[in-house]
Amino acid sequence: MPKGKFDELIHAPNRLKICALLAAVKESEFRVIREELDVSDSVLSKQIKLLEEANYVQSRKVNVITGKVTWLSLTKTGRKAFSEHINELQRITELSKNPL
Amino acid sequence: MPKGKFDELIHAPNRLKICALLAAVKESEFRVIREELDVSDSVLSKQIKLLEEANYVQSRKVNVITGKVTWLSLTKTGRKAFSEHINELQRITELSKNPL
DNA sequence: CCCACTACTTGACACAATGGAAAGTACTCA
DNA sequence: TGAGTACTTTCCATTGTGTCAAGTAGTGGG
Repeated sequence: MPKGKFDELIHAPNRLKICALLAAVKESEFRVIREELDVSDSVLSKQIKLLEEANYVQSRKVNVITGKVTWLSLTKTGRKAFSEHINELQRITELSKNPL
Repeated sequence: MPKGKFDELIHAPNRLKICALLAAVKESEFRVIREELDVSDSVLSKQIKLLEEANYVQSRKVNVITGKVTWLSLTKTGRKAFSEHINELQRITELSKNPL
């Protein structure tokens, strides 16, 4: 049975989606995540900031023709926390697949 | 691929746990759920009320020697909503199991 | 060089959600 | 009648989340 810890920071809908998207890839653009979640710049920016402060996400700015864009990725810590959180969700919900 | 809808009412940590516990059984006592979640009476009572107002949970009072106790269960609607929510969680998070 | 534009970031503010503490309700038993 | 059980509701403080507007930093055009 994999270890799992319910992580409230990750659990909030938007942050869960951010982490899930980032967990699937090495890194992704701010703009792409924002479009996937369909939220405003400021909402995404603030949620990312919280994840960065927890050292779950890291960002790097890349110069492009139009200015610069932000690439986001999960840190090793973030990947582990996300993994443990979904293990915990699994554990909580799998009860319902084996009803008495 | 099972249908799934992200349900914010169910997603909140305590309500997700309540639904998961109830999904595993036909019905359960208020007191048992409260001990499982380790929350106060008032917190559980309020969360149950929200789930009842959404017609996800139903309750019945049963007379016992010491007074009466409340038995809780998921309604058909609640079971369906919970099932769809965990399908959606599955869908969101399974991406991370098939990295590019 | 200044202005517009892109791509976020931050601050001010409003409002909904959550929780603890304590009072209230309903019922039973001694 | 008074105590105890089992919630329920109210009051209040805190936290979370979102909108909107303004701020910042770098780039390209006139």
